[in-house]
Amino acid sequence: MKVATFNANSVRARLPIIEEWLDREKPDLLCLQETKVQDKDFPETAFREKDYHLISKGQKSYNGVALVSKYPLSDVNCELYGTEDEEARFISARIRDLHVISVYVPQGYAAGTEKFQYKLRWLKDLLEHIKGTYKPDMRLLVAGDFNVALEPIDVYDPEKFEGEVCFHPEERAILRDYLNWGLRDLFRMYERGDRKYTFWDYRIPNAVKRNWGWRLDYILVTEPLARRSTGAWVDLEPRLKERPSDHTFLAAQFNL
DNA sequence: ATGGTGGCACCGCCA
Repeated sequence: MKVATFNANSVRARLPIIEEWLDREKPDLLCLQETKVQDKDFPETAFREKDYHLISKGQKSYNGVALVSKYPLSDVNCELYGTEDEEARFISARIRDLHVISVYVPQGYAAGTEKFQYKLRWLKDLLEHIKGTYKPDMRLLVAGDFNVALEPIDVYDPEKFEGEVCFHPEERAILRDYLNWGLRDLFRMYERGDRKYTFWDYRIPNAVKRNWGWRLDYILVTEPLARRSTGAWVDLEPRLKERPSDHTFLAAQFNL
């Protein structure tokens, strides 16, 4: 079973890239973030024509998450807080005995701001939800854009960004709590080297060429899944396309 | 160089 996660920065603008990637890699599950589209306008036929099941939780302009699966999705939950008008950042479902969540964690703007406090709150609330809903011995996969670089090797200039948003000790401590509960950082399990990223800021000229990136996207899995995994990798090929996202695909393979 | 990217929705906001 192949699983991937991708912050699309608009599923409509990135549809050619996503379709090509599905055709080439044929994943069983793709977790999407920043779809930036209301459910009624989601380009679902493109996915259904390729025999994928699709569930999405969108809103106008911002955020938006989705699950694209070769197998039927059940027990769908689109609400972290159980409120209909919450930001579209969370979607969970079950594929047979596999529990999956696609998340788009708030970016946080800048340390010390209200938006940053909201990010910390949201990260803690997601972990509490996970603790209250699953057990570490279940098959659980949490994938998405966490907007946090966990370790110094996860950002291109850790000294420069120490204490800044997306590399702040408080965010990293919360993400570490996810691992302490029983989730494994699957990419880091297979790749110990540095300068491997999933995000490059559009606003920095030649960020990709200089590899001034961040690893903000994760596939977190419980131990039973980690044991059955055979690899995890960043796919840079979609970065070479026309109009790429500022993120790229992170993928993993399992013996399932 | 008072800029420089990109998406969406609207004439600004968010990343």
